[in-house]
Amino acid sequence: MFTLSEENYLKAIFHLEMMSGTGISTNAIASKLETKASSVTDMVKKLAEKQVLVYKKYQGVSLTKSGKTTAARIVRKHRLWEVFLVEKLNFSWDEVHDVAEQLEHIKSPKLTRELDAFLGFPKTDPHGDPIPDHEGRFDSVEKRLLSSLKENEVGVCVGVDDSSSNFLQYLDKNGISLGEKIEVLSIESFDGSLSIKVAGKVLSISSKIATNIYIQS
Amino acid sequence: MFTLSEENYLKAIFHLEMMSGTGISTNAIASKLETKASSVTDMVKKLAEKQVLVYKKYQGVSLTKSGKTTAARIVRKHRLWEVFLVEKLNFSWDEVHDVAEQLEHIKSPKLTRELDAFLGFPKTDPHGDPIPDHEGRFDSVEKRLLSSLKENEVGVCVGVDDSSSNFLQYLDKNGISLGEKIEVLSIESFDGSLSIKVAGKVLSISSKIATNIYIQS
DNA sequence: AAATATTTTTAGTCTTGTCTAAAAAATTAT
DNA sequence: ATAATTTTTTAGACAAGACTAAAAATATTT
Repeated sequence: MFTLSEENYLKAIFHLEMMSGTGISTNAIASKLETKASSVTDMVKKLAEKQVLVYKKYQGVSLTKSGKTTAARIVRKHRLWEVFLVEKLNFSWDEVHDVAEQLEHIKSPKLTRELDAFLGFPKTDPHGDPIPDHEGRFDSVEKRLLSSLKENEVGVCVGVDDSSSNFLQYLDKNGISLGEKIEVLSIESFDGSLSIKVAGKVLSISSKIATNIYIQS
Repeated sequence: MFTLSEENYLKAIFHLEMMSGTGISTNAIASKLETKASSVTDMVKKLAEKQVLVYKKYQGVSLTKSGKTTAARIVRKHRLWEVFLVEKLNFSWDEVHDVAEQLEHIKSPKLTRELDAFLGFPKTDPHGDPIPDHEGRFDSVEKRLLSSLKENEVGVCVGVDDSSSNFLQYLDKNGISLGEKIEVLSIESFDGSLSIKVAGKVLSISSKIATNIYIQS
């Protein structure tokens, strides 16, 4: 069994490994968790003893099989709760994160199992991210950044990179949501900003926005 | 804002005050929380500084208005989650307690509000206990013990005193559930055991059982 | 390859919440 | 009313998790 703190470390390392492969540095973990590198060193030693990760001094850490499963199960719970909040309790996709962050630590296999069934075994959360199964497996949705489209290409919004409230509210305001068709009308070569058509309306978005939206063709 | 531990102390004291009035002893709290009296003294000092209770050395403690509201809100969440687990996730009434014990600490006013609405604003939990409103008010269901009935009197099961898994499973096995009509056929003066009729079947129960079932006439 | 800069670890401290053992107060019994 | 008992509090210690400051290792420059 893991403490709240241990679970948060596992989840952070899991996410970092998803993005940048194996061998995660102390500093990367510290900045993700908004803590200090020295605290990370302490915790990482503890987790190494529990066999959920491998740690060699000055070499960063890597999750073991068991560590990956444990972390994926936390992510699974987080995303299931997000679906619940949006579909059943009228939360919008920018409001779910903080609450799911708490709910993901509830320990009850039956609860997770039944919640999954109650929601109809969803495959993705409200931001388009895949929900791992009990064994920690999940389809890595093949997705590209909106910014990788060329002029006149079309895609469907399948996810976002940044889940901050600000960003999601911006998307809502402009009619961009999961499943929405996005057409690139033109690309401004000067600053990389795009003119896109979404939900029938034409819209100009910065390149920064475009690198935070995932689409599928 | 209160820590997990502080919330558990508040809830314990709240429950003790419900049963035995004001001025709760250190020892009573310690035994309810399965901790030591010295730990209670420490925590109680902390909570007194936070103005949620009044503490005078050697005199026991009493919740303030604000302490009562805080505690009732935790109880509110606990009982709403119990309803959710039983009504939506196929938990039986003997399985809900441990999970609700975790869920009651989730901090999100919107979550509590929406959950309440989602469940149709229930007034009692699966054990028949009243669900406080946001302000901490609740109808104290006037209930009597089954053991207070005389021969040939009839009542409806509205709650239980003991919520342990063992006891609830015993009730399930014998067809006793909330809303069930119970008729006292005879009382054995020797040991106080009762012969009752419930769900069409005749059943003999000990006096201990009868003092753990609440009925309304 | 030495010097500098960065990253990581160690050592020691702090807070929260708990515990044990001993002291102090309150209660009960004689 | 004094003695014995029980309850409660104090004092000091400990574990978890975090922090600061300094030391050690690694990386980067020149």
